[in-house]
Amino acid sequence: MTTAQHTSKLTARGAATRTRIVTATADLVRKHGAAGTSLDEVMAASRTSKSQLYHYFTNKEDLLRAAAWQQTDRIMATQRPELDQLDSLAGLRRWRDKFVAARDEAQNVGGCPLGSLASELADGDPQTRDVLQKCFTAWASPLLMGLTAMRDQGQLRPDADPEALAEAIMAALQGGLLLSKTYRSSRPLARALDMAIDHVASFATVR
Amino acid sequence: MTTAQHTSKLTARGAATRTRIVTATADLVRKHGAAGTSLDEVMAASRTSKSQLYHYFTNKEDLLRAAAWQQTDRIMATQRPELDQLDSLAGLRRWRDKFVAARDEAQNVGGCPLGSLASELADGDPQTRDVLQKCFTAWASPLLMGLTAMRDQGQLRPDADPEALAEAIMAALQGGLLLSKTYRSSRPLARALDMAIDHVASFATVR
DNA sequence: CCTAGTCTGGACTAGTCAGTCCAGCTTGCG
DNA sequence: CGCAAGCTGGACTGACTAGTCCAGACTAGG
Repeated sequence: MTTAQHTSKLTARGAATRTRIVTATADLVRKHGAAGTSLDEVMAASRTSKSQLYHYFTNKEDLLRAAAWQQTDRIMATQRPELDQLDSLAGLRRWRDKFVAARDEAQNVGGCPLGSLASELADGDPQTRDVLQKCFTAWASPLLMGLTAMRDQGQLRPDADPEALAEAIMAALQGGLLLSKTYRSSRPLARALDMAIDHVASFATVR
Repeated sequence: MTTAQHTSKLTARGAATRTRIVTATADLVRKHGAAGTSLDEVMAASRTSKSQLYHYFTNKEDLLRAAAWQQTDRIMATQRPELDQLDSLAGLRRWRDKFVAARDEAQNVGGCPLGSLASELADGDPQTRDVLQKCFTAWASPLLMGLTAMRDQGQLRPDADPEALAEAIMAALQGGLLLSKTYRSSRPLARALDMAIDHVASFATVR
């Protein structure tokens, strides 16, 4: 969650400033992308100066990595409590419904903040790619937990692979969000998630 | 395919230059993204000058739209002949296999050129979003044709919705590509496409 | 209260960016 | 052959970029 070189030695004031910077960055990146966000804008939005940015982060990439972490935290916070009840088909459907409703509320503007970031940065430096991997894995972990529980409880057949299912759901989610953003409609997302949940259901023991 | 203001009045030499510019742009954008591609780089790669860029395109966005079209053409050309034989589960699987193999050959570097472009530009001006929509629709159309044929031939149940299926497959594809790029592995793409094809298979009349 | 380390403001650099402009070249066509 | 229109080279502008640097303010701990 922290940026290597700042795990220690942080005053209360310093910590607050750092958070302010990261939050402002995450906001701006969500709206205009990583390349579309300048440090000057971050400074203005967080009421800080250049020296502060470079005091807490080694460079822009470093700041973007921190923003990716925060974005992941935010996403997961937004999806509580549904994210903790993914251990049944009904739970998965509730999660889906909330997600689709949220997209419609946002009028399908802007895709997945994490997905956009990944699309833009995953081909860049390995350190950033590593963070993005961990973010996706963290986000998918409640999904993985739920599916594993379903299998262990006998709701899913023993040959169901929770990891594969979770990864496929995540792919459907990301792709659905991208198309929804492009078509300015939640329909592609809804269809993708329905497909994914049907896929899970195809491993159900009771029909 | 052309850019509104240049549908006519194009010498052979002019047309060649224009193509050179678009091709260079598409190449660069595939590698470094839209924001990561400067007009100076386009000039160098296409051996042209600023005045030429602005002679054939009104601005960078306009050029990017043309590049999106070309990218779509390229994708579809690359996937022939598999793209014309998506009218059976076996055909879908052949398409899937070719796709996954191609990603592995590229060592899972770079995602879908069209997907990246959409992720970057879909929130921008409506004209560009419109082009991106048309590109996705064009790419999905062989899929839609194949699925429709399957239903009409009785391979799929009458309640199968080819449009919904095609859109869900496309979402799985895009999401799979994004995760594959992030994890530098074709596994997420393979799992996503397998799920999508299983989903089609769940509407099959014979099992 | 003192001082070392943390934190901050902001000027500055050197480079890059999209877009403009004009003068001169080439080519299709009458 | 001539001329109008298409085409090209490249200098130029003004805005914006990430990153550097230093002087000074704050603050925790002794």
